[in-house]
Amino acid sequence: MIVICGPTATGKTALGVALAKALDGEVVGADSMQVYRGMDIGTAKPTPEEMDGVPHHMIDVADPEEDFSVARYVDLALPVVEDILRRGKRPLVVGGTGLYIDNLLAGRRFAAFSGQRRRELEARCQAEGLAALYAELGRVDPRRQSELHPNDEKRILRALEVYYETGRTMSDFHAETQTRPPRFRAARIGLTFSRREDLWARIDARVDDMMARGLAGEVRALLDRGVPQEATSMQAIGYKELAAALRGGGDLAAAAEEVKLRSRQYAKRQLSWFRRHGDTHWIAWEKHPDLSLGLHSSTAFLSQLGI
RNA sequence: GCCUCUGUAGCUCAGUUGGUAGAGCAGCGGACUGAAAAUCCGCGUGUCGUUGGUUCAAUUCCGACCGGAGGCA
Repeated sequence: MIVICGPTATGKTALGVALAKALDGEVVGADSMQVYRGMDIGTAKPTPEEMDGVPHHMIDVADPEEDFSVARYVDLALPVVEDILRRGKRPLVVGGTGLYIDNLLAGRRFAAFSGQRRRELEARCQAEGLAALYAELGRVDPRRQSELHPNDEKRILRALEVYYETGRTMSDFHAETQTRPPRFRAARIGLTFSRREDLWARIDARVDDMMARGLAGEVRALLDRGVPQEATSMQAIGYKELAAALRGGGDLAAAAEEVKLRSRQYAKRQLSWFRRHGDTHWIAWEKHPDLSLGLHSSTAFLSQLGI
């Protein structure tokens, strides 16, 4: 398998298509927002022209009012990858959501749960305060508690949820999955820019382009069909800012500037995630302008990566 | 031309009754096992406009100059 990762706006889509053609492969998206139908412009979802005949999977697999998650991603993507391999093709995992990529490669499955418990814990957090639940986690799963900061509400609630839902601690599950070898082996390619300012310029230009292509209209359509503000899909950068502006009669140009800012911060977090994988072959954008255009992928390039 | 206010971090500003300074935002770094485009944690990055003077010591007090804002002519 091949993984193409990297921060937003670095040309992962184009490289994915180019490599898929060179290697008789199929693209498996690893993007937490491109899974939603009707969210095309703001997620920079590949168009049919950009796909250029290469099959793409894990895109448009959920509605924006649904809750999607890593668990569902792996459930759906695992059989897809296995099927591609069975047909003798090469899977290329392309996307910017590190959590999805890592869990797919690990082949990690998640126990089913109701969601009811989570709502109870959230209510208790409101009533009793986070500190009380943090202390409770210390009694139930001290190892996990020691890994979490007292302010990390999401993960504290999640750890408690796992325990009450399954009767086993999260540390237990972690210990188990850590000893298991990864489900797939993959060559990792990371796209980036040498200079941060170049990445920013690229992001800014892309946001301007999204606005010009009607992102506001796309967001309006989601609001009109009643996608709730709290939906996971509406947490997407570009959507939450424009939705707020549209609802409040705010300034769209100012909202677009906010989108640029949030995208830069997001790119930084992505880099922080991907950098920890020491085996990633990083490609600086400015050194491979041909790849950015998706024109070709030379055999020299591939052999350089040991593919 | 004169008068007043003003100049401190990338931005908006606070502050030091004289002992070389700190907030928010931005930025940088890290974490991440069912929201992950989410969430959480850590880190001030500075000729205190310039230049003289007073002083053991000036970003702080005084003068001049430069930039900005307003007012009077």
